Amino acid sequence: MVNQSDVARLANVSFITVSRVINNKGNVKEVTRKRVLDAIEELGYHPSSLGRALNSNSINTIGMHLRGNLSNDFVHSLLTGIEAGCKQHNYSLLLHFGDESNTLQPYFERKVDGLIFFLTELTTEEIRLIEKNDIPCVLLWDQCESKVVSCLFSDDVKGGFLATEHLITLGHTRIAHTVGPTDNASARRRHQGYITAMQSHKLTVADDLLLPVPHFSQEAGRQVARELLQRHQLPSAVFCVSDLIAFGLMDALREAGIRVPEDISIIGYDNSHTTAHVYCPLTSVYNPVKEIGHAGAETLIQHIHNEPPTESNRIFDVELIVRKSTASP
Amino acid sequence: MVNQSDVARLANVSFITVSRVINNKGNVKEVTRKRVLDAIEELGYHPSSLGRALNSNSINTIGMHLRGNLSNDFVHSLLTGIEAGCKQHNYSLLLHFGDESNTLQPYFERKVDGLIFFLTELTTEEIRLIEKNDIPCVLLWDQCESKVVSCLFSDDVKGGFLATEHLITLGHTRIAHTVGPTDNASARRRHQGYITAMQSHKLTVADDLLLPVPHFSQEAGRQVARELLQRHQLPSAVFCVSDLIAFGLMDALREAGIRVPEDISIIGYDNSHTTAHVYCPLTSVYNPVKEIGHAGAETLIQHIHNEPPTESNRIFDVELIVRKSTASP
DNA sequence: CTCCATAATGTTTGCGCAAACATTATGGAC
DNA sequence: GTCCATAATGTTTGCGCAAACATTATGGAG
Repeated sequence: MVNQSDVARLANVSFITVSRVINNKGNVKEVTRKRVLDAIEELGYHPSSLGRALNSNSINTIGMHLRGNLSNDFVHSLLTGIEAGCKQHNYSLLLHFGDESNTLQPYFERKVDGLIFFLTELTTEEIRLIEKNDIPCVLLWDQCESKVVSCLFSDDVKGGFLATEHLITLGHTRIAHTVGPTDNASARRRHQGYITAMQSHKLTVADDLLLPVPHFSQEAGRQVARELLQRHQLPSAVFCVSDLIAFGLMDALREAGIRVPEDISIIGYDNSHTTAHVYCPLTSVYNPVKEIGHAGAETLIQHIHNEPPTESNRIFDVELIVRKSTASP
Repeated sequence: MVNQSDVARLANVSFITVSRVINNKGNVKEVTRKRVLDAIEELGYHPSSLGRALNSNSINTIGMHLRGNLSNDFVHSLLTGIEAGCKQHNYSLLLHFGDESNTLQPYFERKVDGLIFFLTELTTEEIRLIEKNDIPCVLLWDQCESKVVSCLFSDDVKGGFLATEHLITLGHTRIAHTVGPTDNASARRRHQGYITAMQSHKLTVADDLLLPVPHFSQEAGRQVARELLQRHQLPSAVFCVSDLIAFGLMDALREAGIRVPEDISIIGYDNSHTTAHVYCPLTSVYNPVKEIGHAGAETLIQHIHNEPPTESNRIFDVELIVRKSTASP
């Protein structure tokens, strides 16, 4: 492995001069600088962030943990945003997958500067470790009581409210809601928004309007459709907790000869990339996923640089995007 | 930051004894070991892989570069496989995104032990750097002339052949093919399989049977449908270069009142998770994506351990999965 | 009770880098 | 030419760890 000393030898200087050239610190004569740069080029030298990290106690790397399924627009947008934030500040991402808990070990060993989690609750054990090791941490799309963890999420309550109110304004009264995965905080907040909207318009939420879904997937949406099709009366509208579920539902209903939006209105959530490119363009709630990813990375890096952010919870605004899948009953 | 010496002080031993306990090397009296372990627990000590790496010249980390869109089953399966291989050998993944070239710098700086690329061609500059730095590297789903890079991919030629022959056997003669992104090696190989099958059955491949697609997406499939619907005669079958394209095509054709498989047969590629869960379950070619991811990680780690794999190119078998979207014309 | 093999523990060293401090050039004022 | 401020470069040190080597216990054979 080529190190500073090898470069120094070739350039006929001391290794600290090489260090100065690389970090642009201190004074180096132009001709010396050039000699050093040439030597670096010739040897293909790359400064080792390991040695540097040993000094500075920072390796410019953020640990990220992924759980669950990645194969949807949501995760793609989120990762894109996070990566953009990291790149801006020259940070790298150290990635692990897996649903087991107690997975913080590799991050601590590699001395990452911070941790970023999303779509997951932190176990109390994890929180304990994070606090004990005093490592900056942000959590996206969930909440957590610990003061050391910053939480960023969008205003799902408002989103659920807007979606439901939109349907009410169109004249719907029998509005169903796919009640999302129970372990998902966003889903719970959307549900709350739905309830609030219904109640504020004096609409009763009968039990048969609440359709449980186990996860955010097309299959779950199709399952809901099968369930609905067995009834003698359909709701006139369904507020789906995610676009994927709406797609599955819409698809399965169409097979059964039920038209959207003529027979039933459907509204999704996330405004994912494909909403506009399907049979019936889906009314949805815009969820600033990429922005939250970006802001999450930036917040974390602020933490790392000891600039504690002003607020520990940051809520991002959402917006209703009306397309073709909703109409008056 | 807590280090070995802190633990040693608390346990009233020398720090090398701590090292021995951690690495299970050499002899340590049971009572001493316990004292050390207690001290580790009490201080929340995590051995730093940085210091270790400085010695051993290995940080147990693999660099991975992602380009393009992640939001499909393919990438999910691949990542799952790669992560599984890494976890087995206690390696971590250092991740970067982005389509720019010349992005190897952060990997070299962080002294990753190896590199893994997929769905991308390596530029000659990248190959030069990889060879110069003598860093183990595997490439998934593409090929590269460099001897230092191992390539793993599935037998796309066979896949294209099987798909096309299946349609021919059903009695189709006017079989179209969506000619995949031109910069994608798999797509080129599938195209070749298609051509071979057509020719070996003495079927001519008219120009209007080749439908270019810019990328693997549902929109691209819908675009193909729009193009086809303007013609006075449809092909009797389409071999799509990916499931996503098949989904988009099928969806758009259905809107236009064209039935699958009665009016037109459609076959996809990848056998992605959703193939079985759509309106018309899609005949597809099983692509051992997860397996290749896993094998890729394992091959790379073999390289790293200086056990050069026997072959530099490894080709994985594929399989035709017949469902409902194909039938006799 | 001595001896000594081996178990148990300790000391020194160097990995690549940069901070802190130390030294040597350079060139302008007089 | 002399002086000296400052530019330019060099030396020492320590970050956390483990290999290599060094030392000190321990306990069983005789």
